[in-house]
Amino acid sequence: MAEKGKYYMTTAIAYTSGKPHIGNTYEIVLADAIARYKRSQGYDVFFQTGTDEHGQKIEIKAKEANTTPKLFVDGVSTEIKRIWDLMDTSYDKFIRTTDEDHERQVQKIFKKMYAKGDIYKGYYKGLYCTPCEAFFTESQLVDGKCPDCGREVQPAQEEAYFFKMSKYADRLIEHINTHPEFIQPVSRKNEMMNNFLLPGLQDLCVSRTSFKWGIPVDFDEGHVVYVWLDALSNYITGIGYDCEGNSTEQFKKNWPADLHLIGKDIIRFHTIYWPIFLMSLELPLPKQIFGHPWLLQGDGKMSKSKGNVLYADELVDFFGVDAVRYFVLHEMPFDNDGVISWELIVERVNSDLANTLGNLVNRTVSMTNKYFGGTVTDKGVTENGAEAGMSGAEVDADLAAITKNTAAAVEAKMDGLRVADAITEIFNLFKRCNKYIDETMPWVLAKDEAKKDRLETVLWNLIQSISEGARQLEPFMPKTSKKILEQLGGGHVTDKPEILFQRLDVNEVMKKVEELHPADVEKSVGENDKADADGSATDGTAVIDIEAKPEITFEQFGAMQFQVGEIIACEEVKKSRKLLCSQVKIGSQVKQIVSGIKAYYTPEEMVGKKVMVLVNLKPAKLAGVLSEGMLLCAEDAEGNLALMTPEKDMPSGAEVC
RNA sequence: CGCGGGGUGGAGCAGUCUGGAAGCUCGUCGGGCUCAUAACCCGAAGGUCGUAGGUUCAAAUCCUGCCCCCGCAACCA
Repeated sequence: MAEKGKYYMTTAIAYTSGKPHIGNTYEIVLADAIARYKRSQGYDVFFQTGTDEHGQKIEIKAKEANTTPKLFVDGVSTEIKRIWDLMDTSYDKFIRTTDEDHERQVQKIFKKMYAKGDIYKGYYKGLYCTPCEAFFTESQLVDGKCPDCGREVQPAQEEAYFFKMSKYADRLIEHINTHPEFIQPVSRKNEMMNNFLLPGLQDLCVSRTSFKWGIPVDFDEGHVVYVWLDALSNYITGIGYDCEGNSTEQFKKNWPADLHLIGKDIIRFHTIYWPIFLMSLELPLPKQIFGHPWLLQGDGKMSKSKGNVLYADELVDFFGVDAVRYFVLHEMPFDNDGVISWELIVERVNSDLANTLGNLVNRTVSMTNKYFGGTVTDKGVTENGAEAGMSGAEVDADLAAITKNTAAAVEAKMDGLRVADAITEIFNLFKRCNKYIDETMPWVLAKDEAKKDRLETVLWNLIQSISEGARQLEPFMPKTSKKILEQLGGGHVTDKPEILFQRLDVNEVMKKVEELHPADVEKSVGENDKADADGSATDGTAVIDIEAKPEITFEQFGAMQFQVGEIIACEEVKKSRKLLCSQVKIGSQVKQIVSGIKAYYTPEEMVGKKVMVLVNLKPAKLAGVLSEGMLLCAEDAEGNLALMTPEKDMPSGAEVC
């Protein structure tokens, strides 16, 4: 394979706020497939990934976990790396933004930008709500008051550093217009242009003083560098950039990056802020930024409280690494979100991996053993009478042509980063092989001693084609590729074919999943009509377990005032999707309460109900409407709500205790 | 008028940029075969391409209005 030059690619670095779910894991697998493919094409690939470890959110998470931020991110980063390794990803560098050299370099970058005048010290001006400790802009206010608590706000300002985005905006617009490949898929390009660049860029606040867990601005105590400036810099610090001119050879060789692979949600940071930071540093821009779609759970919602989040390591336990890799790569179209669920994985494993591929290898190995003791050579016999329709020569030629063409087809797809389509090309070859077996009918040939050489030719052709497919499969399913080549390899097939992918029973899999995640049971039972097979004992008495909250004292309980209220009027809150606004009579007073229950009750049926109300909750504005309490509801696993009403009729205002 | 994505045979999707015979996978039905993991191969049924207009010789594709769904965000107090 000819040397084609360097190829530097990166993933976004994963935020260390918690264990990465399958959606996060998708990105590294996709990147790995591209990296492996580029290597196979003769590129000198450098593939970087890592973890993004600073920020207020992590500071808070660490406090909740009763540990230090550093210990917290150490744990999560290790876990992320473990999962990346589990997925067989071939990254060359795993950077952490808490790495000393990264931190030091970011400080220098910040200083350089400041010295250059691109970063200036200013004031973050806004309207400040002291009790809420938060800044708001004019447009965020509700009736001129704090949107959170409804109290007065005061103009206030806080010292902060800003980056002059506008200085480079024209250059960036020019670059995007003259480099159509810069933002992929192209549909994202217009979004960035129309929403951010053309209306004019605001200067970006690039420092924070409200928390400590970040890279300190070394010439101004109390300020830490904005996490995005910190995180984005990893793409250059990871390969040895030094803004004082002492960059490593590795950096000089690899920069600019050939590909930044990121999620579509952070395209803005990579196609606007990052290029502008690079312009400030007088570095060339990356060649391409690809914002990939998301992998969504079956019902769209991925929520930890519902216990239905999928994690890579669990999926690997069930299906194996390559099956999971195959699924996420194959199921994800180019620019539309993909869907993942246990059921869908089982379907793909059975139909593509077990039936089409696994069975093909198995039957080929079996026949080679059965008819030729495991060794075949090319006898070059193309004609005989067994084939129906096409002649033997035509059939062989067709198989050979498709086999030969697969590499080019895969290349064409991969050049456009169409990974899912590339895999489909390879599986088309495997399907063609299955068809070839039916066309040539080796078992018929085997009955006629005179056709032995033809039979041997057929098997030889098959082994060549499958092997080619297996080689093409390496970037996507490295272990499987290797296994197939071993089974078919070196002129002699293995004695006993190993089952590559076992067919799975969807009901059995779901049963095991339910054992693993009891919280999922209802959902699965509801969706799966066959649940009566074993689960009948638990039917009809569905229960829900929710996360336990810490114990409270009687005083804390006593601080809450519950009363019975009668809803005397109710209307929809205009411009809201979920809210109803009720006038609730509690004793002799009437409170206005807004509730997110529009999906479950109409205003008409609300009126007249006696409900339980938390009366002394701090008033707040929802959608601009004041709410002075809370109607109590029960919520099931799907989020359906039911109002709590007294079991016997009670007067309005009666205390609930 | 918050931002964005989407509505294509029973299910899940491609095709839309660059109009020109409606395609793929699964499922269903019928047939074939028996080397193989109840697998593989062939054939069939099944679609007003959300809806109403417009442009055009020609529209899933371009334009306009409307309806519905889903993310994010806000407003789940």
